[in-house]
Amino acid sequence: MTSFYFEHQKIFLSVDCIIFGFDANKLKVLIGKRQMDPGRGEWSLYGGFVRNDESLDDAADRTLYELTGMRNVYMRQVGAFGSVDRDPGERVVSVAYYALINVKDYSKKLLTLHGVEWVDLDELPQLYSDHNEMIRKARKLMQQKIKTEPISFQLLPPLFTLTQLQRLYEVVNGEEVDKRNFRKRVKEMDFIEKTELIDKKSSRRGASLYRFNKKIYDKDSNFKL
Amino acid sequence: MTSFYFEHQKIFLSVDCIIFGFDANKLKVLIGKRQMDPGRGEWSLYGGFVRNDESLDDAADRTLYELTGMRNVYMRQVGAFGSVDRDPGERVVSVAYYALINVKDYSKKLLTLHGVEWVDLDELPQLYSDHNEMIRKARKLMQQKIKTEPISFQLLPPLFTLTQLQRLYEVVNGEEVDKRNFRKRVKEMDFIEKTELIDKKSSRRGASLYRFNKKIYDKDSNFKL
DNA sequence: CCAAAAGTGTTCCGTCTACACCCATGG
DNA sequence: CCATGGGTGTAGACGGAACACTTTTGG
Repeated sequence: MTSFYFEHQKIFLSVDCIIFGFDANKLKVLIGKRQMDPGRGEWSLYGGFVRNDESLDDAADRTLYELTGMRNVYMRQVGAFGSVDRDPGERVVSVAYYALINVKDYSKKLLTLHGVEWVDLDELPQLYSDHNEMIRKARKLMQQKIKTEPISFQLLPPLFTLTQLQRLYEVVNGEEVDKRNFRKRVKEMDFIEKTELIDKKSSRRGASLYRFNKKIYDKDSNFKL
Repeated sequence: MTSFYFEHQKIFLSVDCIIFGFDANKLKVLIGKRQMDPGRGEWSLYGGFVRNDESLDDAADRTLYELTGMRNVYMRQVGAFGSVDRDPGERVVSVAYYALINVKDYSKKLLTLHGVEWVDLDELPQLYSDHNEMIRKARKLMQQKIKTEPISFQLLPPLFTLTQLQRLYEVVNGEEVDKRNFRKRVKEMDFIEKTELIDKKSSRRGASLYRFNKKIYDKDSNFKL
């Protein structure tokens, strides 16, 4: 049975994680300087090799966990990147994943521990290998998704103000949004619930805090922002 | 330098081709019965292993060429499929690609030569491994793309009638379209050119043949159908 | 002469967009 | 008392959807 495979070649397989965050009204991505060869010192995504006994999705989850200590994070595959020379050392095909996390959940200790930092998506340096391309593609996919699926809440704290939500959409889509029209649309989605709580940090007057109610969403899933 | 890689495992990598065609007002896909183990006799996509000296895209192009003899075909990556047990023989990660071809360009000899046939997308049998899932995902991607990019013409002959084009959109989107509204939209896209030629096969009266003009499209690329 | 597909405009309705002012509070 | 962000409604424009009849011609 294995004779069918025998004549073929095996290849190194890795995963790379594009970890998006939203902070100070900017979209950010976690990158660090490579601490190993090849490419030591270059800016790079965080990644890891795929093991023989784990699926690609599991490898991505494990890699994200190593870096962030988080589980059950929203992650989606971006695609496989397979130029012959993409890795300067060996032939390595890499499958990219993007993850959405709430920056506040990421401890500063981990930043220094792994030598990574949040960098503004619009001010990215040149990255190792094809990582810039991976990020571009991930961003495009995320932009599409965020219009019709409630993934924005993954980037926000559990309780958020409508202005925060609006700013998020503004930076993702790269254009300003009319406040009244935006709130009108939000009001039609019952799964974006107003709570009794008020956020006093963002303004003198205070802003109502909202939350995403998944139970309601699962019954009536039409989302459009 | 290679010590960094040494401890990691290499994995078999394959590509699988989802070849879409449009015929008799139906969307079709090319599948065949496997002529090798594992899975001999099961319905399957056509695929092949990735070589160490070719990119993923090149491997997909080569595999498609083996099957169809065609080059420069519209192909896009669907994604990487990497469950541990997806291949019953060995650990194999596969990258799926979808291709759009004009059924008329595919000779009947090749069908029998490779033991493949055109099967209606809505009447697919159970396929080998995760191939049904690959096709589902490919179809979804293609559905999205065809709304905003002029890929429909890859599925049609160089000269086509507006009714053909409309039927194609109807089967892709799974719903009927109003003829007058459809033609109004077509008329606004200058790169869908009316020719002097008339197709007499499809009707007594005869229908004007149109063609896609890429040069004009490249200057003014807004497509919406 | 009739069946079968080609071809052609207008009206209506709902959705999206533009737009400006008052409120509450901390300092 | 004023600067700052929070919060609210309406009218007009635009684009999409609905809709029916005439034409041509092979058999």
